[in-house]
Amino acid sequence: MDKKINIADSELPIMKVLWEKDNITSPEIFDGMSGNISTLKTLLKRLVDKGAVKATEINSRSYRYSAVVSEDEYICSERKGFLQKVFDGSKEKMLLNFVKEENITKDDLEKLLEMIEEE
Amino acid sequence: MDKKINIADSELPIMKVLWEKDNITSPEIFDGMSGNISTLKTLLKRLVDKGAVKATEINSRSYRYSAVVSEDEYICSERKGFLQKVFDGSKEKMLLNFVKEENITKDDLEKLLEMIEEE
DNA sequence: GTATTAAGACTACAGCAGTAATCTAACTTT
DNA sequence: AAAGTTAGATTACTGCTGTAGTCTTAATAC
Repeated sequence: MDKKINIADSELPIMKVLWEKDNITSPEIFDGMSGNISTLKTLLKRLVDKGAVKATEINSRSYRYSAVVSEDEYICSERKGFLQKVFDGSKEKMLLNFVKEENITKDDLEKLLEMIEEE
Repeated sequence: MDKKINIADSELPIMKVLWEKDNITSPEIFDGMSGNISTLKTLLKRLVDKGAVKATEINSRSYRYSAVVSEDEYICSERKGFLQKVFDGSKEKMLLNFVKEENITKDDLEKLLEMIEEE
């Protein structure tokens, strides 16, 4: 039953890097990222420990890392959680709120309609 | 600068009750709620302590409680956080994902368009 | 071959969240 | 008045999160 893997907020930036580019070393992950290097190492280790990231040994001293949890899985899980928590699971409530509060225009929605048509 | 009040997930059910009906006593809040009563008391107290709920003394032994943080404020804050965290702040990404994954139909969107028109 | 670098492991620690038991004192019931 | 009830306060404890320092050891540089 694929026990739920939770990705903490602070771990997310690392996942985002791995969703962009897979099978890379830790220096490659951290390169360009902000934050304390030791902290980043801890977060990467935690992701590996909880199974969100796979570490493949290169040599006795280093690994290549890959995302196990995909971006889609993550987004799906977050979306469902958010929908349930904030809007009691009502898609309609949610959509209405977004459209109202995030200033989504008629045009935006029409563009969206077109995109739907195309499938 | 109105320091951010964070409402934890477990505290949310209590807020939801208070958003429905304000200025009520704790037994009125807890009545109908599930969960251990002692836990609920703790959560209510934490909400008061952090200023999300106001307690007005009735007598030396009890209070009436009211939401200080409104549902709109809460939803707004959660929505912004979610949008930023999961979709890097892109409304378009988010909308597209919702429409695709939550099976939102052409009809739903058209209904939404109508609602927007009416304002 | 010795010194340096650095990837990963280990340790640490405070704060928050979830959960809940116990204590205290005031109000209510008999 | 004594006993029971109970709102709220206090205490507790675990796990997760955010953050980061230190240790170990293999690879590398000189």
